[in-house]
Parts: sequence; C-alpha cells; structure tokens
Amino acid sequence: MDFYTRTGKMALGSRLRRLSEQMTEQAAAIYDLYQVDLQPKWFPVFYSLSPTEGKSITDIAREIGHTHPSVSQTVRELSTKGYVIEKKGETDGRKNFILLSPAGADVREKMQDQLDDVTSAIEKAMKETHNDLWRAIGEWEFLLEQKSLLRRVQEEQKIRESAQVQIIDYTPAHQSAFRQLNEEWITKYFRMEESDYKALDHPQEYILDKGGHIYIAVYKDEPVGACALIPMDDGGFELAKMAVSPRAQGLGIGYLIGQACIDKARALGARRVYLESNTALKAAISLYHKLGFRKVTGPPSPYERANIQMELML
Amino acid sequence: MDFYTRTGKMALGSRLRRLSEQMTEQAAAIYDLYQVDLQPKWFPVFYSLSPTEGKSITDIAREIGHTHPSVSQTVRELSTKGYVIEKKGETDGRKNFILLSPAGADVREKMQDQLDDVTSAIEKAMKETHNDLWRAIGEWEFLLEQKSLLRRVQEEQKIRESAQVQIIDYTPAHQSAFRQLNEEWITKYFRMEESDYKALDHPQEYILDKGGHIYIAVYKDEPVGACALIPMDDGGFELAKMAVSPRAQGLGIGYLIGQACIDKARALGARRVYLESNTALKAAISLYHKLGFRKVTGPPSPYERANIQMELML
DNA sequence: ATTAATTACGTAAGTGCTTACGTAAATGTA
DNA sequence: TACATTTACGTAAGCACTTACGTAATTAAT
Repeated sequence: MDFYTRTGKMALGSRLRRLSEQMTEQAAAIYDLYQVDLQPKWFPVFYSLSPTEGKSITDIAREIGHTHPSVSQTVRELSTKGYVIEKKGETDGRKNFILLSPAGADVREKMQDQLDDVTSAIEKAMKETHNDLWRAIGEWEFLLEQKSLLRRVQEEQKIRESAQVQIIDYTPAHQSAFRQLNEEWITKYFRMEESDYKALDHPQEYILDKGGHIYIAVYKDEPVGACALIPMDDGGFELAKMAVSPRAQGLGIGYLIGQACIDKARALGARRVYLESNTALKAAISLYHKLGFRKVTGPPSPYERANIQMELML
Repeated sequence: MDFYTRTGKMALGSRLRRLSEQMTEQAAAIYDLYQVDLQPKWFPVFYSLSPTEGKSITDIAREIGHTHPSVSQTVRELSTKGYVIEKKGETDGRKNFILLSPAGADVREKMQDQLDDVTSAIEKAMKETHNDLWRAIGEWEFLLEQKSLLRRVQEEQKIRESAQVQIIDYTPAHQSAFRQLNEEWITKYFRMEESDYKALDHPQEYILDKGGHIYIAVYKDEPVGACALIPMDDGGFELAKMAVSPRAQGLGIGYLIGQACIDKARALGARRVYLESNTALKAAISLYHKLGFRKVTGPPSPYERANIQMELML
C-alpha cells in the first residue's frame, strides 16, 4: 500500500488492477451467498443474453468489450451447464446465435436479488467516499479515448527535453558543426552549391562581418541546430542555413531557433525577414508558416534549389 | 461501454480491470519510447530494490502486494538480465537477499526521466477530471479494508429480506406452526414440559382468553417466527414462547417480533415485561439485552429449564 | 534433545483473459 | 465465373499473475 504512494502515479495501472482483483475475488463468495450456480466470469456474457432474441458470438463480444474467443469459451461452458441454447444462423451459416435456455432464464430470475443487493451495497459505500470512483473511471475512459497515455507521455517528454535545449550565439568553435548540420540536409535532398561553400566554410567573413548573426542550438552539450540571419539591402534580414540534426528532431528546436532569429532581427530594427526554400521540404515550410512567414514572389534567387520565397513583416 | 451502464455497479470490478488493462497496455509502448530494456511487469519488483540494501523475496512481495512466487519468478528474470544480484542469507540460510547490480542501478538512473514524464502526464490528465481517480482508489481500498464487499452485500441482503418479514396477529390457523416452531428449539436444547404442552396445544385457552397476545412472523408467505405475551398478576406481561425458524435466521426476526410484543404491552398499559430463559441460549439472551431487558431475580419459575430472569420497565 | 510448528522460497499447475492462427462461409471485384 | 478479400468463429498458445504443494532451515514446545 505504502509502496504505491512512493512510486506515485506510475503505479496507477497496477493499483487499479489490485483493486479490481480484490473486488472480483469477493464476487465468487457473493455468488455462493445467493446460491446461484454461476461462475463470476460468466456474468457479462450471461447478462447480455435474453431468452427470446439470439445474439451472435461477435455481437456479444463487442457489447461486453471482450474478445470473441473469450465469449466463445464462456458460451461453451454455459452450454454444457444447459443455461444457453446455440443456433446456427439460417441466412448466414457462419454465425452462432446464442439465447438463454429456460434453465438459464430461471437462474437469471433468481439473480435479480443479488444484483439489487450488490448495487445498493456499492452505492452505499460510494456515499461514504468523497471522490466518485464510478465517475472517475468514466472520465478516464473518455480521457484515454481522446488521447492515449502514450501520446500524453510523449508530450511530457518533449516539454522536458525542450527545456534542455539552449539557443546560444555562434563562436568560431561552432564552425565545423555549423557546416556539418547544414551539409547533412542539403546533400540529402539537393547538392551543395557555390554560395553554400562560402557561407558554411567562412561564416565569419560572409555572414558575421557583414552584420549578420548566427545562432546555435545546444542539446545535452552538443550542437544540434543552427540558423543564420544575413543582412539584406533593404535593411531586413534573410533567414538562411536553418538546420536541425535528425537525432534531435521532435524537440521543437526549429521553432526555438527560428524564433530567436526573428527576435534578433526585430531587436536590430529590421522591418522584414525573408527566406528562400523548396516546397519539397514540407516540414520546413510548415515550420516557417508557424513562425508567421507568408509566401511572396520576389526577385530570382541565386540558389538553384529555391522554388519558394517567404517573408515575415515585423 | 453502454453495457456497463446497463449492468450498473455490479460491473465495477470488470470496469476497473478494463481500465487498468488499457493503461498497462500502453506501458509497454512507453518503455520502448525511453529505450529502457525492462519489461513493465518487472517494474514493481525492480523499483523496490536498491543497490546497497538487500531485501528478501518475501519482504519484496509484501511491499509490492504480490505473492512470493511472482516475485521469485521476476527476480529470476531480472537476474538473467544481470540487473540484480542474489545473496544467500548469512544468519538465515533460507533467505535470498536481492540487490540491484551496477547494471541495474544504471537502468534505474535512465528510468528517472520516464518516471517523471509519466507522473506529470497523469497528473495533467487528472487535472482535466472532476473526480480524482487516485483518491477514489485510496478511499475504496480503505473502505474494503474496513468491511469487505461480501459483508456489505450481506447487510443489504438482510435489509431487503427483513422488509419482507411481516409481523401479524395470531389466528387459529397458526396453531400448528406456533407449536412446531417452539417445539423445534425446546426439544433441541431441553425437553417439553407440562406447561409447554398446555400453551402450545391450546393457545386460545391458555394465552388469548386470559388477555394475552400472540404474534406470528411471516416471511415469503410462511410463518417463521412466533412470540407470546401472557398477562401476569402484577398487571405486566410475560414474554414467552419466542421462536424463530433456523431457516429464517439472520433476518432480524427475533428483534422485530420482540419489539412488536413490547409495543403491544405498552399499548395495553403495562408497566413491565418479564421473561425467563436459559443462559445456554446465548443468542436469545443477547437479543433480550438488545431489546432492553435486564437481569433480575424473582420468584422461582415453573419451568425446569429457566435459570435466568429478565425484565424491561416501560 | 527431540519433535512439532512455522517460515522462506522454489516449482508446477491453474486462471481468465488475451493474441495468433486456421477454416469455412459470405461478399466484393475483375 | 473465378478469384481475392472480408467476416465469423473455433482452437491453441501465451501472459501475468495466482493457488497448491514440496523442501529446507529456523524456532517453539515438550
């Protein structure tokens, strides 16, 4: 008991199982009390049946939320007990329609008191609690249907890891990382061009000295992303050489480093940030949209691979 | 889903199990996400261990609320994985002390992020609910520890069945039942005496005609209890011939029919109800106590079997 | 100092479900 | 009209536990 408070919410599943086990364990004793010759595990199937209307195995399974083999098994057991009658489907020879036999209907009748007593026992116990277990389960069922626990945990993971990402100013020590991160995606989709070599091999000369800026994203002491601002003739900046290592995808690094660049451009008094990209890079384009960029048509680009131009007015 | 609302609270156990299954099913995927090479089922045992302090199999089992074979099995699996070290007890050769190996401690370290993320994912989800599942489970654990579900259901059964018990006035048609019910317990513990035959064979003459009264308890259209009020010289009544069929025990019939007699005595203006019994009849004596009777010493009784006298002042 | 009872723990088998898989019937497609 | 696909359902095996049982080691009782 104490253990579960220490492990915390991680043990929610186990704790639920233990509680349910405690309850179903008592169920057997309760059936005895009412001298109903029915195994507790049969209850869902048994209760779903009627003496008049037959139901197929799959129908029952869907209704009670078990698998069909489980229902199939239970039906066989109920059948040897003589509580149900099986009838092959007439129009559909695969189906096996199950209905309550007279003996089964009899047991069902006798069970009514038990059902009533159990219901009121539980309802009375529930009144002693402040937190309604029945409703809480319902809410969780809804919650998990909406978004799985896995997805929720993934989101938490992302939040935690994003907090460990730092956006820092470029220093000469980052040159090789800056080149490598960019070369990686350029060669994957396109080919390195003359302007790429200039900017990546000599960022000091071709970017910084011209009044530009470079940011490096660091995650767990390793550079995993980069982005540059290159001054344009109109007083604005071009956002270029945006790169995120595939190993660090999903941490929102693109957004963080892009936003850092935009903030810097604004701080430097620019009115506009411009960029060129390629529509094949779907993730990149959608990131730019998220950052506020909109498609424009401007003067032709020096880059072969550019087939889309975007801008963001500050 | 709909099925569970129809079956009502009876399905509380199943519903809990299904929810817990949904959660533990996701657990495996979550472990994958963090690349922790640990089976979810190992978690409770694994988490209970430390690298310095060894714990015996039974200790672990008690702590996490599983059985010792389950722990034994898990430890063997963790052992072949190299995550734990087993050490025979030095003072007690039966014990098998388990501690985390360096490799195990390593995994434990790596798991911390996962634990944190799962905890905050669940806590965040919980904030979206109105009924706190975690607390609700805690309350139910407490509730069931206090009084088992079986006991609670038994109480409901008793309440429901007691409502079906009716206390009615004696009519001549009840004479044989009146006699049989009393003869049953008298011959079981003692022997029939002269006064018994008189009262049971001729209740009209020996009880009613003298200004006495008889009540019959009827349950499911069958007489299952009886009790008589016989007028005494002092203006009070003697409570006598109280009998409840063993087949109808536990329905509180003794109390109901006793109370009916007391009410009647009061209505007839009596100041005192008196009775004689035997201390061997523990259940009867405690019932009389519950009805308000106290032990007294009075004149000797005509009945051989009487060894205790009680009275209730109205 | 024996003998009996208790405790620790391992192995085997059972439980109430599940997934995996196979077969026959029904349905869709060319 | 033949073929592939889907559906219904049964059987087998697996899963994560449990209970049942047997065997040492320890402790209590005589």
